[in-house]
Amino acid sequence: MLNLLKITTPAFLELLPPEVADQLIAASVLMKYSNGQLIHTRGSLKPGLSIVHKGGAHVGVNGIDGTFVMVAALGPGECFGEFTLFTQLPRTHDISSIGESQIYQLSQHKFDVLYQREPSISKALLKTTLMRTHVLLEMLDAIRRLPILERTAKVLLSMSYSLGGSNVLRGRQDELAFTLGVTRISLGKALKELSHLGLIETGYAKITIPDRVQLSDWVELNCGA
Amino acid sequence: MLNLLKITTPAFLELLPPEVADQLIAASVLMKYSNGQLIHTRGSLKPGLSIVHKGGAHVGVNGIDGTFVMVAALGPGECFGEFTLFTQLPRTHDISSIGESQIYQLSQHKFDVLYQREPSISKALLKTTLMRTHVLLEMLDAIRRLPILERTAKVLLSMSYSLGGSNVLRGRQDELAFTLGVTRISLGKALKELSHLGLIETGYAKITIPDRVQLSDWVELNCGA
DNA sequence: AACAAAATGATAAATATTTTACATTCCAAA
DNA sequence: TTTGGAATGTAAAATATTTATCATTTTGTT
Repeated sequence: MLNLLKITTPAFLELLPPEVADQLIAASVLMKYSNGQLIHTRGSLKPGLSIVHKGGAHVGVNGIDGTFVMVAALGPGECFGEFTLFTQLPRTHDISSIGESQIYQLSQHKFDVLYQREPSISKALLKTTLMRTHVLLEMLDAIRRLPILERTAKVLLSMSYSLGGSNVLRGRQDELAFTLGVTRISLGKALKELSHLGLIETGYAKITIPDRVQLSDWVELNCGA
Repeated sequence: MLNLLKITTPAFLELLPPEVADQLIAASVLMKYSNGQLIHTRGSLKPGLSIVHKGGAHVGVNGIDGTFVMVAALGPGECFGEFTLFTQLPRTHDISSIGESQIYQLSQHKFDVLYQREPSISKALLKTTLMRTHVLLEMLDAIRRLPILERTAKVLLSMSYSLGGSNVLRGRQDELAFTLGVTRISLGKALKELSHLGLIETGYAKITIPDRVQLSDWVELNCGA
């Protein structure tokens, strides 16, 4: 999936010792949602932590005009709503279900009790949050400093790291274009140039990275620092 | 200061109960740095938390070509280095002193001991980190979705919130331009238009917001969601 | 195998932004 | 109070990007 916050950030649940993860799950309610169903609404004041069990969750903002701007897509093990637990502020995003999803919902109170008892929870939360901050800073830096071609290469490289063994990124070009802050047309040109350079191969809703080392070298050489 | 991460984010130290803050300070070493002196280097593997006591700290990346790209400027009470405490990864930024600064340096070990004992530390850290993430997401969204004029207004409004009583933002236009991801020229045009609209007044290295409510209304109307 | 929907490719005109260059204004130090 | 550096203002040419269309390719479904 061509998705910003998924790059290199490990899932919250995986960072917890298994017995602590079990406790969190035991304290929460497993809710089921149909495709596209709204899970949380921007502005809502009810705090609580949510953890994806099955399926996924779209994080974004529904514009007044009916448009939906995606910020991230979260998969199994990933969490959202942490912001409401620590800031007493209203929710900043709309969250809706991707496919038939199952989400663990944990109330502020039950979370607090476990949080107090198990320091591994705060550690895991801090780790995911700090990784997210890091990815966001990198992205912001890329958008501000790098021309589209370099920006594209750098983000593709980052995304490739979260791929494990495979070297195929799946997702539409317009998704990636939005992540990079450009139009599909401009992204298309950049992708074409990168494939002329032999760094990637484009396909139907996928991008293949034949040689990650080669791409990495190019990024290092052309994107500075 | 026209600085991204300072917007609306409360300082770490201020979020701690005074007695916990005192313990953190007691466990750390107060180091002094001269103007521009390097405090930490990108790539360094030595973990530790730093808290600004006096002066400030530039966070950024020194390019191969000698350029320095600023990410944030931190002031008293604000912290950096958290990333190294939880990820076991090398430092991602160069940090140098603003003016004659004094920085509390806390080793990973001493931090861990206190962290285990005082849950308020993780709470404060999570709160600052989550607020930073939120600000970064807002900024990213603004850069991707909003034209320069709207983007400028929105960021000025955000910055105005961290101002307390005053309504004057101090800082150079080229700093703000970088934060917004545009050139000084483009920013100048946007500022001119905003002042024609009566929403701001520009001065020498400062921007005044005569009526924050008016600016807020305009942003709400023109920046969606 | 045919077809429709989805995704990409490609083009030119319109627009936005940067680059370059220089003028002007402001501030602080001598 | 002068003066030089720092910051802003302005304008035009060069470039980059978007918008608007339409053609082509791919995929999955009849």
